Amino acid sequence: MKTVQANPESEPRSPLSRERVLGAAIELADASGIDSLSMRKLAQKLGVEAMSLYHYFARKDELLDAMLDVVFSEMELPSTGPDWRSDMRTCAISAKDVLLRHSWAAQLLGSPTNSTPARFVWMNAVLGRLRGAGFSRNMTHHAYHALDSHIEGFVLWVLPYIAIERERPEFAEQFLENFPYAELPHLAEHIQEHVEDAAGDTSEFDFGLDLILDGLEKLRGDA
Amino acid sequence: MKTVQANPESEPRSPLSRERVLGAAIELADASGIDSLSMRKLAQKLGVEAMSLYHYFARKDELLDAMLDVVFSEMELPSTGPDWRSDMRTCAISAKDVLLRHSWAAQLLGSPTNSTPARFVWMNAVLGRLRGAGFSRNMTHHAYHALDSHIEGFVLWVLPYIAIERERPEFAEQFLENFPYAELPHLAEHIQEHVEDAAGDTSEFDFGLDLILDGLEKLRGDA
DNA sequence: CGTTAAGCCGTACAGCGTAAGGTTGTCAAG
DNA sequence: CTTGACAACCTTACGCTGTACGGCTTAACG
Repeated sequence: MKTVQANPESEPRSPLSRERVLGAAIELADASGIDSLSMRKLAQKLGVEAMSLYHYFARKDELLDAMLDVVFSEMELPSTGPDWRSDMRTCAISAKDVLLRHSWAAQLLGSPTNSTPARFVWMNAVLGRLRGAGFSRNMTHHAYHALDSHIEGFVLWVLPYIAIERERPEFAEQFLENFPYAELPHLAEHIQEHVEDAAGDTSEFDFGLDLILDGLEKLRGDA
Repeated sequence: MKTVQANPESEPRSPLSRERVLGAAIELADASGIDSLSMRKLAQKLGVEAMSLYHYFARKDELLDAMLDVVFSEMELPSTGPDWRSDMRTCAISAKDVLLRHSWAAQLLGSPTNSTPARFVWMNAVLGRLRGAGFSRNMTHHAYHALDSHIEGFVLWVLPYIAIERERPEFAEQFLENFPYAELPHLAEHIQEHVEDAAGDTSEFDFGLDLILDGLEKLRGDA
């Protein structure tokens, strides 16, 4: 029995760890979507059996929670420059970009989760920046939700379109061919605007964001 | 063999239909969440075997699409009164309420879907109301997305809290007991605001909605 | 009466999360 | 040097999922 080398012929297979499992899970989800992330596939990617993963995460939910936490930790915290508006704008755009980068994250947002410390840190920083800008306790509360809803809502809206474009690129033209322009003229116009947009354009996000920020600034001035 | 009565002793078991399947699926999802909606359970609820459902829906996705379509068909279309702002406000609140009533719908929004005619009708009506209010083509486009993002984002945010409250009512107090108030003071303040809210309060939704509508009205006046 | 089709079901298969217990390799204490 | 504990990993198995495929029962119609 050779004892020194455990697996002389196979690739080294560095030992597992919470971090390695987590990283592989995120890679897999980024590449193939959250529905393709099964414990068995994840284990295979790591050169290991499915049940081995349960040494690091008691349940799959726990893994998903941890994945979501990584996502939130990637979001920029608002800086504390002279202009609260521009600080929040940068922060919100960063959050949106992170959620688009990890397109599975928004789906996880909809199901109850227990532990996402990085999200708490992010929320705390955002709330603190608003308070620091002079918003009252109550106004900060509402401002936060207006911004948060806009971010999550935009991402949730745009994701299906990104997914379809990626998975079935031929779908768009088929859709446009069969579209009942006469019955839904305003929707047709709306879709036309999107067709004219460059891919990856997020002017819709920026517009709504500025609308909210302008409104908040006005309320701040009135108080 | 008795032939006249197929099932003399069991309950009548009226024949299946697309509508009956769809209705039962929505009932089941409303009551137990979308994760509990399996073809087998649904069939059982209808007094039938799982494979029988495939006579009416080729794949489960198709059933889910149809369910989502029902949800959208329940949303009020904007009326065309003298005040576009109040028309849109009522419409947005209705959409939010429908999505909260069918709490599984928001999760379906995040995955690519093919056919939701009722959604198209709703979108067309909203866009038409905005155009009718005097918004330009481009402004209508952006206004729509600002409103839509707010609706979907709010619902996506609030759903996990509703779910946790329903499934594990004891969670809230445990959470508050262990909360690191010192490390996250602003978040603590924010949570406190929520605790003071009455259950089912949606002032956060209304605030953001009015912020957006006010901003849009101002832009409309400027043009 | 024979044919056809609609509606429904039984069986089967691959894949899922994960409970329970078994097998190693490593290392410290006796 | 032995022994026992422990961490890391694996094997097996169970009940669940969506659904492909083919068969059955019944009603309608020529």
